Amino acid sequence: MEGSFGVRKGAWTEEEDILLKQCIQKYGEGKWHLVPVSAGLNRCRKSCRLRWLNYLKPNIKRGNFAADEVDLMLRLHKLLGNRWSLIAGRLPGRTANDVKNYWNTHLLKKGSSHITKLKEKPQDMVKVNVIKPQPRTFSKNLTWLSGKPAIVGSFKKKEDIRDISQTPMQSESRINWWESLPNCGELDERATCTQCGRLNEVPRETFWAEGMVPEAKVVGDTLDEDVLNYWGDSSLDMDLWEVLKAE
DNA sequence: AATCATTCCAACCGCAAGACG
DNA sequence: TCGTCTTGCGGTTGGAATGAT
Repeated sequence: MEGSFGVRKGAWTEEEDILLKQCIQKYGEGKWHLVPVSAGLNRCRKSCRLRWLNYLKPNIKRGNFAADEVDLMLRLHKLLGNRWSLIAGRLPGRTANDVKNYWNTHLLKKGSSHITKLKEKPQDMVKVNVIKPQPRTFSKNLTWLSGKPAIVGSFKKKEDIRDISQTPMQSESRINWWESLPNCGELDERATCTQCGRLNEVPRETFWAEGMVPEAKVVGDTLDEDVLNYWGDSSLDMDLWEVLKAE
């Protein structure tokens, strides 16, 4: 199982997984070119990255896709095509590889009739409550309520402070989304990881999962350095909004 | 029980894009 | 501007597990 340069290939062993986990926990994600050496692994960096992203990373959801996940996948694929990473970004806990595999094995091969059938909403499915993503920026200022994050002055209905943990959502897919923040160590009130000091952006997909979309927190009346470019590819999100709104 | 077919998913490969000097 | 390096993505493959005969 060795490549042309003596780099190991194929299935990962438990020992390799442990070494990779320890390395990521110590140095964080990124800098994949340094990972094989740092971890003491005889693997190429791509293999390390893939193993982490698709298998070892915390919060990866295992098991079958729920009906609402499949439904959302279908609608997103209708909009985005085979842009698996974007689709996976809105399915919390699912990787692009998971989505791609599921699509190719369960949906694509079973033909359009199966897809049509899946598109019909089960009666017990909870409709996702999506708010139109008007603004394109999101403040890094988070306020913490009872150990849970809240967003200050950020929602369409003008609540000054909204406790996101109270957002109603599907019982099956309910997650404490703040627990899956990047570098999810203890977060201080500015959403900065107290372990590594890195600013934590709130992943946009958590809001889609919650059925909530944050509006901008504008500092003063202008967008200054205190405001993160949250929505990034805004045209994409507006397109997505149109699709979801049509449901 | 043995063999063959199918399913499923982890992993690999090649390419494109971005970062950087 | 160009070349190199690194990362991330989508397509594809390999093989273990499972099912059918």
